[in-house]
Amino acid sequence: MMNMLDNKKQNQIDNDQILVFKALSDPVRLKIIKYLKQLNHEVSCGEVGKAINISKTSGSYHFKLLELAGLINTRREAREKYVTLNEQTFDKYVTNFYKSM
Amino acid sequence: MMNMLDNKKQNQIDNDQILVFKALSDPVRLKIIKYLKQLNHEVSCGEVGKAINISKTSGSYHFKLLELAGLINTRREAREKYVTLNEQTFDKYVTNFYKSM
DNA sequence: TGAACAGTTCAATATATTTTGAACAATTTA
DNA sequence: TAAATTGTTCAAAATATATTGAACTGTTCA
Repeated sequence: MMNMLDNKKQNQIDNDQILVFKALSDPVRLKIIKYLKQLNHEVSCGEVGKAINISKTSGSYHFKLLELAGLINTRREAREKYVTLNEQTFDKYVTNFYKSM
Repeated sequence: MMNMLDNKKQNQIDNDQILVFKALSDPVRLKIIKYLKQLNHEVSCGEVGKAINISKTSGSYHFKLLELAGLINTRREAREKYVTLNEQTFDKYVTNFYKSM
């Protein structure tokens, strides 16, 4: 049975879901994701930015959104920030979206 | 091997992919989709609109975007327009996104 | 026929997202 | 230490998306 507190939780889940789809609905971020998937190992933001030809400011903005959506894991090492895909999030919010919504 | 013509095709696929994610990244449209999934049979736009409490203008706008993304099938019968989910699109662009991108 | 109904279109407005460049902090290298 | 490197933040501008109400088309019903 669904009470009003559970309803809040449901809204939070919907919000997370929406953040994920929003993050995936931009051509720059799709390029980032495809690049990371193809490489299949940790890379710096700078390397990704050079590979797909975007400015560092734009990169910073897009990596932030991907991170907020939980689609990438990030690790800072001194000057550089390293990123990888977070497959769990893809699984939960994309691959399993239809069957579990 | 990927030549420049294939590249155009790839861009088209990306565009379709983006239309799908964009369509899914809005709370109203997510409500529509959940309602249709739950019902699991054809309903009119008006019935959906009443169920989730949106104006007919807003409904018309959102159903159009869902249709453009290929996420719903529509059928007009006289005054009314009936909609169902298009599971194939969910399969191809959502469920299989990660593995096949 | 004329009123009600289902949905669309349009233009105006509001809101959200993306891009850009300048200034910044922290770290590394010469 | 000074210069170069990596990335962030901020504000302005450009662009895209969503909401609203009025007017409209086509259909049904009394």
